This record gives sequence, structure tokens and C-alpha cells, in this order.
Amino acid sequence: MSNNNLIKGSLQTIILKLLEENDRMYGYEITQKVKELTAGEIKITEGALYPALHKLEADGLLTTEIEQVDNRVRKYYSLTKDGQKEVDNKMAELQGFVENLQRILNPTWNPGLT
Amino acid sequence: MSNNNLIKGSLQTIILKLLEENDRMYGYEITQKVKELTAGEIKITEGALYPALHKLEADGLLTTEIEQVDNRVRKYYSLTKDGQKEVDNKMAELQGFVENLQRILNPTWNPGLT
DNA sequence: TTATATACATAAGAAAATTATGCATACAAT
DNA sequence: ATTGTATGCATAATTTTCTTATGTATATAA
Repeated sequence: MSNNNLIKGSLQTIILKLLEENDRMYGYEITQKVKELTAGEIKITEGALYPALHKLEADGLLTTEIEQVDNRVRKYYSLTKDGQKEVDNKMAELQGFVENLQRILNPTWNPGLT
Repeated sequence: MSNNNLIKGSLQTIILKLLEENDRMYGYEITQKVKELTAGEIKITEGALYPALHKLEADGLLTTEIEQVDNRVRKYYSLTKDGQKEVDNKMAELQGFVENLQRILNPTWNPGLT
């Protein structure tokens, strides 16, 4: 995935947004969901995902519940209240950045069309 | 600019695309152009820009001409043939990534609308 | 003479990835 | 039997790509 090296900076937003939509998810599930939504084009690596989840939890945006499923451990993450607020902030930031990017790279682009 | 920390990975593409449109530009001019196009929301820092320009030149994508203008030195950059080819690759890569991002973050989004 | 603008550049440090590795269970294939 | 693939967690070493700070130099406005 040559595309993959562009995730930089958007992973936290992806995690928060998916958790807003899905209530609770575990790490591996997040990697599969992203793979599914992007037809396999974006693959979240564990080395990026787990440190990011731990940081969001340390920042008080996520909480965890550990569960046993089929003799395997799953660590479910869900949004805290602070986390729920942050989703909107991060989403606005990222969409704003993407709009600016389009203004630079695609001069004929009209922001009203997103 | 809290937005600024999201550039990661797209700076090279921005430089190449601006040079495709403007034939030749010098570093400071690029920073001003980006600032202008984004209403001051994205500011390219010198610490990011100059190393990026040097790398693109080392990779054979850009060539330089140094000129004296009003007792000041300007280093003009322009695309090489390899550089001209790379513009399309990088643009497709970035636009593809943005589309995938929208698929993850904005489930109702339709790629035909860009 | 101080601040701002123009114009280049590099060095130190931080952030956020990739790549590699490790542990553990389950199931399919050779 | 044992090798590969999938599920599920995690961390360490390294690399990429920024930010922040610093340096040099000229010009102009306050």
C-alpha cells in the first residue's frame, strides 16, 4: 500500500470517529473495519494502532473493558464524555485541512461540493 | 494554526503541484502562495520547506537556478522531466488517500462529488 | 535602533509512523 | 506433525517528517 504512508496525523481522528459510530470496538476490529471501508487500501499497523489507543486512553478520551471471547482476550474501547466532544473538534480540524489541501492542489475545486 | 500539524506527508505533493502550475518558484514564494491560497490557515515553515526542496532536488525531480534580485539571492526551482511525471503519481496517491479518508469518516459521502 | 519583510539554511528535538519481534489461541492445509 | 493463516494483544528500534530555534544577510518602516 503506497497509499498507506499518508495516514500521518489522521489516525486519532479515525479511531475516535469509528468509536462514535460503533459504540465500542477492540483494536483488531478497528484494523478490519478500516480495511473493509477502504477496499484493502488502508491497513492500520499494530505498531501505530496500539500506541495511539493507549495515548487516547491516557488522555482520558477512551475507556476500556477487557473480555474473554473464545479463550482469547479482547480489549474493548469506548468514548468517554471528553472523547465524545473531541470527535467533533478533530473532525472539523481534519475536514478543514483537507479543504485547504484542495484549494492548493485543485484550484478549480469548489468547497461546496464536499 | 492548530490545523498546521496535519500536513504530514503532503508537503512534497504541494511543492510539485505548485511548480507544475507556476513553471518556476523560489522557496519563500512557495510559503507565500500557500498562505494566500489557504487564507493564512496553512503556513509552511522553513524548517520543513527547505529540506523538502533539497530532497526533491537530490531525487532528481527539481532543478535550480540561482539569481540576484535587489541584492538578494533567490533560488528558483523547476520540475525536471522525472518531476513532471511524479506530479501525477503523487496527486493520484493523495487524492486516493483523501477519498479513503472520506469513506472512513463520512459514510454518506459519495466519491463522485469531488 | 527596533521590528518587520524578504531570502536562504541547518540543527536539535518531538511526533507519528514503519518494521520487527514477541506471546498466545485456533483452525486449515500439506 | 508442522506449517501457514487468522485472531488478538503488546513493545522496541528505527525512520520519516514535522516544529522550534538559531544563524546569516539585505531593505524598509516605525
